[in-house]
Amino acid sequence: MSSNEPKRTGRPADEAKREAILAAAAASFFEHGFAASSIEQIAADAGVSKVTIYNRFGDKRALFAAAVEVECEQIRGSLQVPEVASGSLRDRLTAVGEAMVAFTSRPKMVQFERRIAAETEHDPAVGAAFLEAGPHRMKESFAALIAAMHEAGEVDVADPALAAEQFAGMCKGMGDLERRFGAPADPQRNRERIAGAVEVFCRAYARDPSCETEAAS
Amino acid sequence: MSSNEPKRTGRPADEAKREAILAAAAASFFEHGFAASSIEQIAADAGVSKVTIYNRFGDKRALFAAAVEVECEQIRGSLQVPEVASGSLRDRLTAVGEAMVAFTSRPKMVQFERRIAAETEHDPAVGAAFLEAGPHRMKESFAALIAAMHEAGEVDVADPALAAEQFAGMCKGMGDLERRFGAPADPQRNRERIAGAVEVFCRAYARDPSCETEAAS
DNA sequence: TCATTATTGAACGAAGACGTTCAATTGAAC
DNA sequence: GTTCAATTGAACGTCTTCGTTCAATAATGA
Repeated sequence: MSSNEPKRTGRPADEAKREAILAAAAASFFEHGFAASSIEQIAADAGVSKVTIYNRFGDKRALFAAAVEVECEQIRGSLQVPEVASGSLRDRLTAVGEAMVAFTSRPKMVQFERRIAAETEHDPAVGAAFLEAGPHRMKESFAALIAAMHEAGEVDVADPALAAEQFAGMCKGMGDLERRFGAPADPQRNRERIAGAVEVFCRAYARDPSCETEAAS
Repeated sequence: MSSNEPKRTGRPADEAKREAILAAAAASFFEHGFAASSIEQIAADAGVSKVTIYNRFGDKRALFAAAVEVECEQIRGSLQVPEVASGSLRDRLTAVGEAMVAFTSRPKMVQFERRIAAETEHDPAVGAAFLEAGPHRMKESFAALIAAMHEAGEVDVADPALAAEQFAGMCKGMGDLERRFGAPADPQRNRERIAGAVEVFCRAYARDPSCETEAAS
């Protein structure tokens, strides 16, 4: 195994430069798009020679793929359904809804999704990687949480995955779409959407009509 | 008013060419994106000289804007919440849900939305125009329909616009997002999503618990 | 010191794109 | 037939981009 013992001779590769390149590439690709980004500009922004980029990444598309991979890795790291074990069913659902909306509506995420969607046309693997890193993981986490609520007898849900989609869909409402197309966010409306989603979800699925069951600590 | 009487001398502009240009432009812009499309290629596809394009549209961005406008016009024309006046509440909601999902999930629409979202970053007016032509109109139509159901005493909805978003959000679920990122459509799951949305909506809002009220013809 | 690898700056070639110019041609209206 | 605008084909200028090449230099291990 030479993998854990590189033992390479000569000048070592500067890892800081690699990160600077990826940061500059992400900034340019996700702000201007793939075609409208130039390697030379990225090199300048990263304070690095163009040749270094070609030596390390080989290709413009490969650099793009690497930048996407870094971003997906960050998403995998920062994504999590809040572990609210206390409070009423309403409180816990509200916390989850707020976390989801906050997570997906950050400008960085909106921008990233726009570009990934656009590139998916040309390279479906990019879209698939993002789906797996983000939405699918989030959905599975939330579905598991709903399944646990079902096991605990708080709700009566036959299809947790579907219920997760329903709740998430109601929380996002059209806010998601509006942000994607540049309309300003409306925090007040977002709160109403989350409250409405909790209300509808409880009416449809809660075993206790008052929806005030406390979680088993 | 010389507007209704052009009375222009000389060779008249060939309207068929204008349409051919816009069709070729739309095909290229929405498939390859703005930056990756070339005027020369569009001219070739349209069977038209490059100079003709510049004479009639002036600019690459202006050509893009014109293509977007044509597409928005088509959307305005073809968008409508089905006027199902008969059948049970369940039947009518199901019809609306199916129509919405069918409308928004056509590959053409998915492709168009991807590009508009990407260009919104550079030109917010493009996104605003699309929002107004499509989603906002659809939401208003559907909200009006729900308000009418409320007036008729079939449902008890305090905020028809919010309820419209909730129903639409549940119908789309994650199918919307999955298509945007290239995952294949799953008709079976789509049907389940619509049926689930109807079920939850009825439990949360219907006055008649059986949800079988017939529409007033 | 020497070998080896990373990095740089500059330059190059080929390609493509935007937008313009111009003479020549086409087509409708009078 | 004449007139006038639309259209064309080709060429041009300028710019940008990708990706490569090459000699020079920096940083490490031996």
